[in-house]
Amino acid sequence: MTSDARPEYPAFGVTADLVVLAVREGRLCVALVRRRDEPYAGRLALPGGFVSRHGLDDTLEETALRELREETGIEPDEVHLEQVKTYWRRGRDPRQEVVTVAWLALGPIHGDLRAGSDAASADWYPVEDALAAPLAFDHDEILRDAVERARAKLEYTDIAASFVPEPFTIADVRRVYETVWGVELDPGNFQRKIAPVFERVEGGDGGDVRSAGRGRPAALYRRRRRGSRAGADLTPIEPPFRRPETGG
Amino acid sequence: MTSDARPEYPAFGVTADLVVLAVREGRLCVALVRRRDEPYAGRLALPGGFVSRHGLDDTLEETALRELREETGIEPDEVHLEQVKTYWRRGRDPRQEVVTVAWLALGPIHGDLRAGSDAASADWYPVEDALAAPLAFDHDEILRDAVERARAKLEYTDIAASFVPEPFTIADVRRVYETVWGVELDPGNFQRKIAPVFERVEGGDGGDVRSAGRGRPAALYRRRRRGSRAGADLTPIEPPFRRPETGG
DNA sequence: CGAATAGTGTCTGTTAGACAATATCGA
DNA sequence: TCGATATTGTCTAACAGACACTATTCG
Repeated sequence: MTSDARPEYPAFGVTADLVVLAVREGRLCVALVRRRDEPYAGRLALPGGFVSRHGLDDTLEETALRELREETGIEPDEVHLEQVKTYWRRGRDPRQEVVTVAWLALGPIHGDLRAGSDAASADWYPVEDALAAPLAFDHDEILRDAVERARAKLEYTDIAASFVPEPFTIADVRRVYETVWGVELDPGNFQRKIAPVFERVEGGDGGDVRSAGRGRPAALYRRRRRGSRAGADLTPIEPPFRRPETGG
Repeated sequence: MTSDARPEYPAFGVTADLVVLAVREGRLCVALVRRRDEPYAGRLALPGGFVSRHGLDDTLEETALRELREETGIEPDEVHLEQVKTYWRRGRDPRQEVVTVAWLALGPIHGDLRAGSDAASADWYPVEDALAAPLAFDHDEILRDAVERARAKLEYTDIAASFVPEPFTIADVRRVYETVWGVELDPGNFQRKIAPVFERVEGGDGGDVRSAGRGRPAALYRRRRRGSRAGADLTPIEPPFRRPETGG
């Protein structure tokens, strides 16, 4: 129950921090900024910021979208955004108690990043490297949780298509799975399993096939349109496409 | 990035609200309190409260556990607790901006509830009825999300066993599935699928079988012990036990 | 014994995965 | 033509679900 706010209840800052993932050059990469200010000045950190600066945000999701734009220069159209988890422990931020709502953002993102005002730079880093580096605050834990969420959701939603621009080929989607899961998948079996999740693109401007330069041109697909409600934009994979066991 | 806390960042209250579920008399029930104070005085609401009253809480999870004890009288031993989602929209609480971290709590809970200081009463309500009633704040949305989380997790974890005391029979677990999913399941197929997830109880005080009064006595099981880390206390069901399609 | 519940066996249709075979392109 | 990639076909083992059957208790 959300009861009375008396003085004995401490005031918190609330931030939205973003785990923005993209597949670049065959690697799963995360957008990180280099902190300009203390604490953790000079450290890599997830992009993010406080809710409602200047009273702009009416929901947590709006904060996340705004920070995505401001901190990385990414325009949030066509970006899949979902809340992952909320983090706080006493003293997590040495200046003030700050609760962080973490978000996972996936998109067909190609260009370089543009740093926001409170960051020295913003860039893509392979997730593997980012997890080995010391990140600011508890951002390594947040990154791990968000990547695991993304890996899990590949199993039962069409979220992999968020990584590639439409229209796409089944091989495009397969490369996303292989990159995010770190495995190799059989092209034939993958085709049979995943193609029905998507919608064939018929004719149109660029035709309905795309040649990769070599080999037989591939048919083009797009995601099925779902209800317009936020969060209802993923098509389920039924039955789920289970992750192969991996030794590591 | 969690950047500087300047005056333009508003102060939030942070609460942990609990969706405490139990199976009682063959129905899925949720613990609700009747609010004593405005806003929403007299309305049913989820139990919960502000983080860190008197500086007791060092983590969000501790707040959730403390509120579980204070607001419902439930002792948190043997209760499964997991974070679901965080809720805020401007004006959600008319007095002050309040961010609510919602938690799902499941346990083998039998007794009646004991209301905390800021509630007129605390009681169990069938989830179905609770969703039809007007709840305080956005607690109906939180309840829906948490129940869906619980239903989903029955598919791929042994979380159903959280609802029953150890040792339990496979039929006990089956009744949890049937109640939470609102379906009937084939006892034979269920046995084959679920029994290997658990550990047989050998001999001991009460023997290794339990008679239900009629019929052949059932073998007793307990959950497999997993790593001691929080959140690692669920055994996966592999491959998952998929929810049957339901017309509604 | 009969009713009730626990647990196993059996059959069938579906699916995943290995892998072969075919299709269609560029060079 | 060859090499590469896309797509379909085939086979097999595993699995889910329907349902029959056996096991064990109480009354």
